[in-house]
Amino acid sequence: MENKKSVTIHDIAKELKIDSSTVSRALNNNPRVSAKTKKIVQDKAKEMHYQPNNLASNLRTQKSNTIGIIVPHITKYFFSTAISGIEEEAHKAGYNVIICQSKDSEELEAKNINTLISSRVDGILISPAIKTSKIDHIETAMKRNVPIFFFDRYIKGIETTKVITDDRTTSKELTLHLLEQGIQKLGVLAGDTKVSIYDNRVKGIYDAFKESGLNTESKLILQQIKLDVDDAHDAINNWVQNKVTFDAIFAMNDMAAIGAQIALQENGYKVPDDILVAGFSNEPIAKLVSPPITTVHQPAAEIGKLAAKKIINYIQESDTSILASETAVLKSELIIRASTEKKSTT
Amino acid sequence: MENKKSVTIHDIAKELKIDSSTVSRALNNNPRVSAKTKKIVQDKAKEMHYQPNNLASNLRTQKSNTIGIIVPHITKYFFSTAISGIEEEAHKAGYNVIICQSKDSEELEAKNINTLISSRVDGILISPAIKTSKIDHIETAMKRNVPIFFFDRYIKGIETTKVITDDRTTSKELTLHLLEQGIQKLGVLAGDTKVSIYDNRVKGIYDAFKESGLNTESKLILQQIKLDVDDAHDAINNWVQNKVTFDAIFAMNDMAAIGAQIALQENGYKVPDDILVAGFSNEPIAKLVSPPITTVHQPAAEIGKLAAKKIINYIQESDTSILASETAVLKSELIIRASTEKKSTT
DNA sequence: TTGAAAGCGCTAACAG
DNA sequence: CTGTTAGCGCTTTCAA
Repeated sequence: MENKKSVTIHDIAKELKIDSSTVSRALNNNPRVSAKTKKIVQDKAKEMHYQPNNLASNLRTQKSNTIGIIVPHITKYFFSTAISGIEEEAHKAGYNVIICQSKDSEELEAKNINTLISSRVDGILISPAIKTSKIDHIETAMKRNVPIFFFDRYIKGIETTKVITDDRTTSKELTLHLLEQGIQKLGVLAGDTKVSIYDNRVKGIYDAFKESGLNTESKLILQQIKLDVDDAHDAINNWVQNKVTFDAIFAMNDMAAIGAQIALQENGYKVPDDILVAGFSNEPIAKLVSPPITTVHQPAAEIGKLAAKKIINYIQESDTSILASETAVLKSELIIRASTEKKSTT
Repeated sequence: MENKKSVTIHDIAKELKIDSSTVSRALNNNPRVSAKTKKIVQDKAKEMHYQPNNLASNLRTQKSNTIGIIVPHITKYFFSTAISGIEEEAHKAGYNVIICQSKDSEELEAKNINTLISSRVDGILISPAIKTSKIDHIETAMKRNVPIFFFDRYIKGIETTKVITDDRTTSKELTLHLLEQGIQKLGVLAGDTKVSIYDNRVKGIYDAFKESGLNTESKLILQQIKLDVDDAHDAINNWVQNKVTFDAIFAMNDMAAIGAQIALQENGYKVPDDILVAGFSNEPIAKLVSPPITTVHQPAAEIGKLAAKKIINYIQESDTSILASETAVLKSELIIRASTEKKSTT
């Protein structure tokens, strides 16, 4: 193991008895170098197993060719899929990605942003933490001229580019679908409405009720929970024990919908015959449980790709352009499955 | 937006009329600087919103404080959980992580390694692609003195540290459990046995048969498939159509197990009464389908954490130590659920 | 088309 | 305890 030092452009310049700047130009395909020397240099580089030192060139050029990603939880299918999309697009454009988890904590999120700034990322794509109420850390980044774009979730009142889905519309569609099945009372397991996406989904529900001329007072019961299997399970058990009546559940993500469905089945209810169940996000699991659960497909990979494209575009043209604040809305899609189709309706 | 240039240690040195090297030392808590100036400098730094430029210090110190991760698919629950573990441990130690997906492709994997080397990561944690048969790209990294450790999957014949689970043992346990239920013929949906983990799981099955004195010729049927829901579904349908007999399925991951279970149910078989079904990996979904599926819990987060700890340790002490090649084996755990417990047995 | 020289922001000898 | 100085590997004027 004696390859202590890695080979630099100076090493290959020395070998070729030319200047390192020429080597640099040749390697970067600069037109101001003859095709001949270009070839010689490139061959030599390969022969010597030259591997450019990004650290150095990044320092020199003041750009890291890296974009930072901050998500609440990398293990959630939606986010890992979105990240996958970002990564693909970034690599295509010659960018690396650094990924951070906020664990839905404001402090961690602020810390992550500082780390990313220190690493001199060229831009940040963030889906903010639930608890994010302060926005200082985000504005810090913007003040430093590192662009920070939102994807999926966003914070109201911050002027920047967002890539989101039309949750509100599709939530309304889903609610209308449930109402059309002739339900009497809808139980909603909602997420924290301080988070943009849950807020929009709730608004979509109200839109549907309004459009149908129905009274939300008597026909709707809504509870905010932590949207996971266990909490949804508990919430439903509570409702059942307290004799709360309802004949449909709209849970704002699929894991909660599954938890709800299992709780209902444990309590002897049949889905969909007695009670309908719907979720949101179209996790792979939603179609594998029994009955398969009606949900909303969100184009996670596309969101990631588009967000990546937008920020890379912005980075590469930012010398001239004004700070663009733009909202791209991707369509999500209602997927109706057995959990919301009463047999009588079939 | 006029904060064009970010503040450097020279800026704060100028303000304080001291030398930038003193500032550097103060910021790094170097003992060779008085507590007084340390405080002055740190206050000033905060006041000026100084944010260190890692690019520069990394170039200078020849370390990036970054570790690279390569996994086949970031969207698989096992890997995203492992990554989450790596990330946590890395951040704790002041390291960033750069994540790459190989998409199970050898070319992409090689490319990823080059990218990571160019980014001068201090070390690489990899779970290699299925198709990886050539090992040049991995040896390239090692030759360059960037440590590259395996986690979960590994490539035989490469001497380096691995963090893996005792798949073989637990696979044997699982098989014994199935045999104890009095089954006549076990159908195995295996992954590509060129991949270490699947190879080990198959070996565990044979271990169990041997220990039970059973004949694998007549009591075992094994097919290699792509381990996902659809392929497993198809495979089972094929077996059923071709009148292959079996009364238990051992699929080498949970998604395949679920696909198999659904196919069986569609064909009118009852699980577990007619046929037992078991999976592997303990994805969250496995306990949510009906019946819940027996599986093997692998400590993904712990694998990630341990791998991170080991490589960071190695990086920080590598000046003195010889290349250590060590294999850490974490225990996985058999989780028995309804899908393999015949009612008569209960 | 090529070379010389300066410098990105930071750290680390070495002096004092 | 603090300052001086040099240099990490690369890019980029400016001159030739």
